[in-house]
Amino acid sequence: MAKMNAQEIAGALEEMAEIMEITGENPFKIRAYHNAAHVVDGLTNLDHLVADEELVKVPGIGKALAEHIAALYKKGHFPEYVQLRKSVPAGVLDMLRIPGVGPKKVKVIWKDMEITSISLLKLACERGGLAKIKGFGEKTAQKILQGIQFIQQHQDQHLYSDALAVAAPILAFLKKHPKVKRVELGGSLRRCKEVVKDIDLVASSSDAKKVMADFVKMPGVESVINHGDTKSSVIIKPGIQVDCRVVSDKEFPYALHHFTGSKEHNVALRTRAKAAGYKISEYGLFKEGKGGETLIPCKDETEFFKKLGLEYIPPEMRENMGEIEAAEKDKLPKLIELKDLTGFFHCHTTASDGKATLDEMVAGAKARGYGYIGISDHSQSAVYAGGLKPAELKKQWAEIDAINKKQKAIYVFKGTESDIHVDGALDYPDAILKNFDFVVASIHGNFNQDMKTATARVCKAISHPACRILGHPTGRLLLAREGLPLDFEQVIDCAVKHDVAIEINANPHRLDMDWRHSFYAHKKRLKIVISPDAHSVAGIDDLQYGINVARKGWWTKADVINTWPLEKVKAWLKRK
DNA sequence: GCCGTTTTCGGCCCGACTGTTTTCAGTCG
Repeated sequence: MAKMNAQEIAGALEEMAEIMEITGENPFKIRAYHNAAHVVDGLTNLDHLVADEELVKVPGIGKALAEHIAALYKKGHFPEYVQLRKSVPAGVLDMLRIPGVGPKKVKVIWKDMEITSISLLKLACERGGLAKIKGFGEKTAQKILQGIQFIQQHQDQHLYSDALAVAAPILAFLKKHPKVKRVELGGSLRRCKEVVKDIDLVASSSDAKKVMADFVKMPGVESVINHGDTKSSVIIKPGIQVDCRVVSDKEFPYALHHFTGSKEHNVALRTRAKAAGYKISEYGLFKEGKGGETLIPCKDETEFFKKLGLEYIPPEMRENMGEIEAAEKDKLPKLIELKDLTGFFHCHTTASDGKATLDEMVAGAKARGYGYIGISDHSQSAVYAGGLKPAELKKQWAEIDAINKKQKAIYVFKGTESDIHVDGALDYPDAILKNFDFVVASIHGNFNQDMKTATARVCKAISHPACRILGHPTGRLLLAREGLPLDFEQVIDCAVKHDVAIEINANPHRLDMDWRHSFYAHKKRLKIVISPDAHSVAGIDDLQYGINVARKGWWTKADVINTWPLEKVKAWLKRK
């Protein structure tokens, strides 16, 4: 095995935790591994932590895990990991992905029935063998069959934008339900994660049973997984699980907070509350006293946080990335909002691969109240996307000059989205590059580079004097393509040095730069832009998705160039 | 496994739903 990056190490630790669950290790040790996997997944400076032997300083990582992580980083394996993987067949581990099947059931299926793959398990369910085993029954066998069908038919992850589109009509259905008082999205969708596993809803009602009965029968329900008096789960076309929880209206703020998560945020908040003599559950915030516990009434989440001595923490920030500590000290940043944007840069027209003309894009931006728009069609090497040859550029520049002359309501910047060649060079000669108002440099190919080569390539592009924005830095496509492996600390350092902004690409398939890199970026005072990468007028509205992840990365208005007034933007583009 | 403002030992968040039981374990979030 070769050396691993942070995400691969997180996967290995998660795998170890799962194996230990099946073999029946100490549950707290298993939790430590799960927790470490989550922590490592969020680390953006693993190289330095390993090199400086500072892993033990990371909360949740102690001496043992620090050694394991360093070993995985350096050579991709260590004895306990190899041993554990040998102890459980891969097919057995796969069974954990089946909804309703956990480690205890897997152990019985494997040890007592000697079944070692999902396909063999399916056979055993169909032939009735599984239902005869102690602790299992006919209903369990049917449920497992359904679960296997589900994971074989659907990906178990969905783009945020896709999940939101499914959630919106369900939310509307519950909002107009006569027995529903309050209802909100919860879970990772409310926290604006870039990909989500399911849709969570929290509602309040005096007749939960009736709400649940109508919920499992609403339009679009493909199958019902659970149907209880206060909690139900269904599968909605095209294969997204929707969980709904109903509580009394008095309990709503606590339940909403609980089901918004993240799990890590909740655990941290509860642990903190417990130390101060409180208890938190989805039913309330309680003060523990000698006469038992007393409920502390809260009318909404703001009051709930206030009673805990905290500022209101926006859902996007609830990832246990330091938000509780910041809220304690009244140091939470004022997060950016869509209305803060004064204009935007990265978008395309029919001159390259856009669906709308230059005039239509400008009109679309104007109609949405923006004061400027930066046109950046693809550059000449991007043959796949109709990249512009120098002669075509001259034509577009003349058109833009005409628009700017004719009206003053919106200013149009002349730009390009220049491919970054495999060696880091930009795509036009310097004599042409210097005539643009701005250059967005982006990766569109040659993704199979190692981190060192890729980082050097991107840094070279950033260092070009014409480059003002690094577009979608890794080129990833969520749930579809990994993207370039980059050392983001180096890339951010380089961008700061050359006063280049890094883009948060708002296209829901990209959302690149990833919000997890923001924390290092803040330390270095990096500037960013939030760009729609619009290929149509409607694509401009993707900006909201970019705002969502920018909020997850704690970005404020001041850090984002396209919140600035036009004159200040013009000056920055001219390096004044 | 990790962690520490009564701690280096003894804790580690909390509750609903399901199915197979006959009082509860397993799973999920």
